[in-house]
Amino acid sequence: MSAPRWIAHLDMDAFYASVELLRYPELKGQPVVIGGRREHQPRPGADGRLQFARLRDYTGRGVITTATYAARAYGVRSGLGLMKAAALAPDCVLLPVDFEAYRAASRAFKAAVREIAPVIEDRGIDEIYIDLSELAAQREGVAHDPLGGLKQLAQDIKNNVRAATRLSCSIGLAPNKLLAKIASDLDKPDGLTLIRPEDLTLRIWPLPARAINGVGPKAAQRLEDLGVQTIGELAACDPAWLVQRFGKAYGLWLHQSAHGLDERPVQTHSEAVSISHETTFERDLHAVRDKAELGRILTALCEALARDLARKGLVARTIGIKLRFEGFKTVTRDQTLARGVQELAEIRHAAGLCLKRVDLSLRLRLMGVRAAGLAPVSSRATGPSPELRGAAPKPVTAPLFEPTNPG
DNA sequence: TCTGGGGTCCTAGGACCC
DNA sequence: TCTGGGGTCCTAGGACCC
Repeated sequence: MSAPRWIAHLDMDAFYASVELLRYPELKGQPVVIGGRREHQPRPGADGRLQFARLRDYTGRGVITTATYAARAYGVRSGLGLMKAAALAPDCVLLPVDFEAYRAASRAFKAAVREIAPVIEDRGIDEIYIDLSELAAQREGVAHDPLGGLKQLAQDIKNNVRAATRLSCSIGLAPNKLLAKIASDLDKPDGLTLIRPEDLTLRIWPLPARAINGVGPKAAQRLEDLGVQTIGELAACDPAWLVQRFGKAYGLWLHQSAHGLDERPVQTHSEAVSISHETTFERDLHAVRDKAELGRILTALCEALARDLARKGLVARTIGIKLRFEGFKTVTRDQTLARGVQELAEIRHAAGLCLKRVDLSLRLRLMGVRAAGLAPVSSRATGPSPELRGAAPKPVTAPLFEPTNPG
């Protein structure tokens, strides 16, 4: 008989902000948000002390990436527009984002976890799943606490992360990823929460359905409209009723999740599906009046993409663009090529073809480029060209950045 | 002066092939 | 010429996550 499965979800506490506090310990305990640009870098003032930018100084379209717990007390949280946040907490310190620093801290905390528990699934810069099943089986508990060994293992991981990075994290322990993820959020920051199968009804069912990873704002609203607020209420729903309203796959998944069931393994390897770069403009740009600037921006985005592909030794068979217009309507266009590409000129050409297929009468607030159908350079995939297969949309001949009638 | 940037996965429809 | 099922590839959009 195999040992019971024990999965940990480890989530770094207010990660970007905590990394910044290591640099600026004088900000400890203060409301701080991360999301500024280079110009918001702290500078020494006349008295030689660092002067920090405040939220009230900000103008632009940025959002908060992370807020310290002190800042959250004012109602500002990640995703909130910085201008809106400034209205709530004008004196809150604003720091620019420094992804290089966060990536370095990310590598450091993951290495610290690996020293103790090597079976790790990467879930982005500040969180991971860890399969502790085997290690937990080796660490016997004691009579009065059969799971003592497991909890000590998780505590050892937290200690090692703190020793390596001076940062705190919260860990959820549960029989699967779904419950571990929920558990890690139950006691933040610096928490350690164990959820056993028998804890489901008391600790999980009272939570809002939105607490399930995979139930977003839309699904949560639809559930609420149907009178379902909590995970417990969701668990009580007839699966057929859920399937009727949410489709087969999602309806069944909702039902399983509400009952705490999740068999997904911890995936220690994954390959990139796509790479993209996008930018939101400081002001909305017009396809005709700002044609030159848009052209330069598109080229710069393609350059960044080409650099990434080269660095990773990949070619892309599909190049796509993303445009967001004033009013936030977003469109995408893809172009699959006869062979994988990596060079700037080829990427830029494909992006230009995509652009010609979009009605550009509205002003633009965002432009992005994306590479998909990725393969190692060595194995340049080839296939029938979409033109020959008749799958390509009708080419439209129109100059870049001039309004065209779609179709 | 609403709403970043980098991702994954799913659905649905059309073209095409057998 | 019509009907049709299954499978793949491609595109576009949307939900969701960090």
